Amino acid sequence: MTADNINMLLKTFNLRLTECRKDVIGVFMEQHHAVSQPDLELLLNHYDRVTLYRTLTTFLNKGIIHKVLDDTGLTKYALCSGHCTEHHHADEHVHFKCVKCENTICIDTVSVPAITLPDGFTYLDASLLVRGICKICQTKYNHSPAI
Amino acid sequence: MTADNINMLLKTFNLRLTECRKDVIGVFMEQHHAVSQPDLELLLNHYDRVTLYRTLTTFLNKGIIHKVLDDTGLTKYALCSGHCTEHHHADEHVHFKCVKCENTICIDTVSVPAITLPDGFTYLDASLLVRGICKICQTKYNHSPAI
DNA sequence: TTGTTATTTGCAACTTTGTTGCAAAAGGCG
DNA sequence: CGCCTTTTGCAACAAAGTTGCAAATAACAA
Repeated sequence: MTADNINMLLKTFNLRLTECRKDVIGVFMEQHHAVSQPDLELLLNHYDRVTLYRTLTTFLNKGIIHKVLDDTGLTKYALCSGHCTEHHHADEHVHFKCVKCENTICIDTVSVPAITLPDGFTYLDASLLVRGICKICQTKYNHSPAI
Repeated sequence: MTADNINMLLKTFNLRLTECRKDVIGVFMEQHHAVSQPDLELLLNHYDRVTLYRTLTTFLNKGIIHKVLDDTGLTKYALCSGHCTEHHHADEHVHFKCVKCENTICIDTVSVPAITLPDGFTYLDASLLVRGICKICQTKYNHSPAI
């Protein structure tokens, strides 16, 4: 059952089981694309904006979610795959933004290639955003060729 | 002379030679890191905020500048290297954000590696942000080891 | 040089995104 | 249940970005 998973997850990270946190985790689990604070605000409109921001910040610090850079500059978040710790995000996977549906998803199967920086630069981490057309939109487009 | 270069550039893109545009291009040429609208506002404080936003939008549409994704979510911009057209940005180089000085620079010598997406996904373009410590900060840090 | 016209700028007002302080509410635990 | 700490909601604010419109100005031609 999903509710149990959510409670487990919060317990693991030493977080109190509040309605808001459970609902936010729920949204991340249901949604298969990255979610922004404004997205959350629409989906969970009975919570205060500030509470949602703080919930996101808490989850981010604990390593439950990670930031997903978007070409709009809007900060989005997605669940970490499990290898992240409180201090370091270990999953450097590719993020994909569909230019049709505008959803951004994590592509866990494709990792960020190693980058060789010029001399004098130290590498810490990387974030790769690929833009294109996602599987779902591709299919839709192919099935209705006429405009 | 730089002023001539700027005028040339604007002429090339069929843009009117206004003070604001010339100044904004000037900032991009002097500054060696990506610039945000708030940055411009500080440097060119005699222009209206709105004018600066519109100038950036114009340059972006023409392909004179390109967006630089930043981990803060703040939209930054940098001059295109010359291969960009009005409809497609051809320079897919790496962007580097220094966690010390917080500047983001274009690393033209390192290009974004080819990414193989899962079946059903179409690739359009990519944006790679590497975080770390830049050459300048690295040097500073090494020369003053004691805290 | 001056007049005409389309473009650009500045102003005002507004929307959205994100932050901070504080008192009330709620979770965890004996 | 009752205590204590954490979390929430509210209010107020700060910063980022947008839109409409009238005044200013660049381009160009007479």
